[in-house]
Amino acid sequence: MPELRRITSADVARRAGVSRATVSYVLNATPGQSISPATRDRVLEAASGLGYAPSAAARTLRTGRSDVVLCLLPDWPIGNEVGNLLGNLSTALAREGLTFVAHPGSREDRPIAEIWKAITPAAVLSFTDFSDGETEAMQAAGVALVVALLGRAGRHALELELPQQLTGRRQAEHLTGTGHRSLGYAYPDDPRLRIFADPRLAGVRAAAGGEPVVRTVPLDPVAAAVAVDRWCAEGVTGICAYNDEVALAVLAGARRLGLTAPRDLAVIGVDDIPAARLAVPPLTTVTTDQGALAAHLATTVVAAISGRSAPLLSAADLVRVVIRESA
Amino acid sequence: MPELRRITSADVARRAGVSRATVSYVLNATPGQSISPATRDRVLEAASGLGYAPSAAARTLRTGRSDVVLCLLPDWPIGNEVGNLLGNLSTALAREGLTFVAHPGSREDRPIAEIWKAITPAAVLSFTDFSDGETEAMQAAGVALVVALLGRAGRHALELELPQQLTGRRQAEHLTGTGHRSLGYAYPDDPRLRIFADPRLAGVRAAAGGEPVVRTVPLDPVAAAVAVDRWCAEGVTGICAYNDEVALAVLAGARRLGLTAPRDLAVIGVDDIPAARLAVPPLTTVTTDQGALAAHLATTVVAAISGRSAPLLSAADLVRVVIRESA
DNA sequence: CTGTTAGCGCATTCAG
DNA sequence: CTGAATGCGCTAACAG
Repeated sequence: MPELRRITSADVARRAGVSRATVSYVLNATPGQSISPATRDRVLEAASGLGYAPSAAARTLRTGRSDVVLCLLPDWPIGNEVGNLLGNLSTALAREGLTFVAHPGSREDRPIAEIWKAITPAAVLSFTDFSDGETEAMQAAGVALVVALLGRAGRHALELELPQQLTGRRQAEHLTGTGHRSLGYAYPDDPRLRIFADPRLAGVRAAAGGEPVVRTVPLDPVAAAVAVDRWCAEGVTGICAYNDEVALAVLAGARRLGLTAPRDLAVIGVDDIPAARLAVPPLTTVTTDQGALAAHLATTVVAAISGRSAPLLSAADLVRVVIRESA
Repeated sequence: MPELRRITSADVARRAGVSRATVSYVLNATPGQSISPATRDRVLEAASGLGYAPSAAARTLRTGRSDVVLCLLPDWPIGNEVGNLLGNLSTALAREGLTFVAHPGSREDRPIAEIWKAITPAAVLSFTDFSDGETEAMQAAGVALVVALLGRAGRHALELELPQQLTGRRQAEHLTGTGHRSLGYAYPDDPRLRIFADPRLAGVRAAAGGEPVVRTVPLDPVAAAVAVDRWCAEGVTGICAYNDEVALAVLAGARRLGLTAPRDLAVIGVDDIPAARLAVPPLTTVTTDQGALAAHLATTVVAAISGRSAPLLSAADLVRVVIRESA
């Protein structure tokens, strides 16, 4: 078992027969420094030969900024879509030399400050809002950018708000486009989902002819059946569900009542989870191009870190309806 | 806009009228140092008054170790269950003063070294295996613990291998317990899921009377129907599915053939996703106690970081069958 | 041009 | 309870 010691830039310098400064200049390709190709190669070779890995801690300490982008996850269960978004975001940021990490778990477990203090990120993304104090503290500590994706609007551009609204619009448009005049909205049971549900519902409101009949639908066939029963009694013929799971619940509820979609009740979900196409009947739903969304988010982060202004999101093509049989 | 400067321990020391060393001793409650309560209070008060947050980078640089636990996520879509596990893990580690972060995205985007170099974690968890070189490099860089959760066995204790096998066992046991003699295994379409699927299948093999008939089942009703058709022709009456989604596909395939579960074909899934109870018929499935599993993983990490030996996982109660109607 | 010296950033910790 | 050294990389100022 070899004695494992950390390899530092001093080791590389020694091996290459140069100073540590030179090593730094070569490895960072510092502009405005002219180093002879021969020296350069020697340094490069020494570095890779030794397997040199600069200490992120030292670099962060010195520059006051790491290349890590931290995403604070909400404490509700993250589904496929969010997972997908995170993966795409990670890929997109990697292309910019940034390391993406996500912190799951509620803010109650660990005060949010503990987390960014431990990471010293270049940017922090959050689905929910920060308090003013939190934002200030982070910026004081050198965090370049703080972005809230959803929540009450403030000085932040709520980057995810628009796509969510658009999602609702598309649902309502599809239903009204297929002749449904009286819509219902199947709201999720879990209060933590409000920050997603509210903008979606707002989108439905904006696109629907009249005010949709909102009803909370638990992920349970029996409970869902009573919601469906009432909707039908009120003459509602089309349901926009918060997501595919809620849509599946609506479908299950309808089935219990002997109703079939889309004839007795049209249902449209959100997300296009795998179970959607396997449902009875296959679920019509709305999907978001997570890759494009992630690319935009990445651009926003990079722009802000380097002081440039971020481009606007062109949301139009981001969201589209997947037509199957339920609506 | 106030000029925001980072508050350092020197600021606290100045305000409290003591040296930086004293500040450090007080704030870290360093054992073997006797500091008078009066001084202690002055330091504490100064620190909170100024909103002092120790620089993680400096601390990491000095101690050579951060309090961050990094989890490398696989590049396949992470579902609810993994998300759940991560959340629980985060909570469990937070109780130990450790910060949990996850890095999504494939290793191709960013060489794995880039990632831990940017974080300097105390421990690294991964679902897949590391190469020997990677492990060595990490340990050389001061990473205390490297754990692979699944993959080819080596010097690591593959912590997740056992629960996965147990999952398969429970599926097979339930089916044989309800009179099924000839079992099929519905293998996932996505090759990236092998590391999960193989231990589960091994569990089924171990618990089933004979060798199950393995068939790949895509998440598509038509394709699933042909698989089901062949199973039935071979006299298979019970299907263990890789997970609930695959089980849903089997159910959809059976429905296309005019077969109904569980009479013509019993199906059991894994995960108990929300869609499972909403399926037609409601899906019998196997769940893992993610909280308990996360607690064990957290204990393992903490033990290893502090040099103690980790307890063995008592997996018996971890996995249980949720009986509904499909099997 | 090419490369070096020196000091900084911040918390920890040993010897006083 | 304090002074001073330490961990590692960056970079302005400077010498050959």
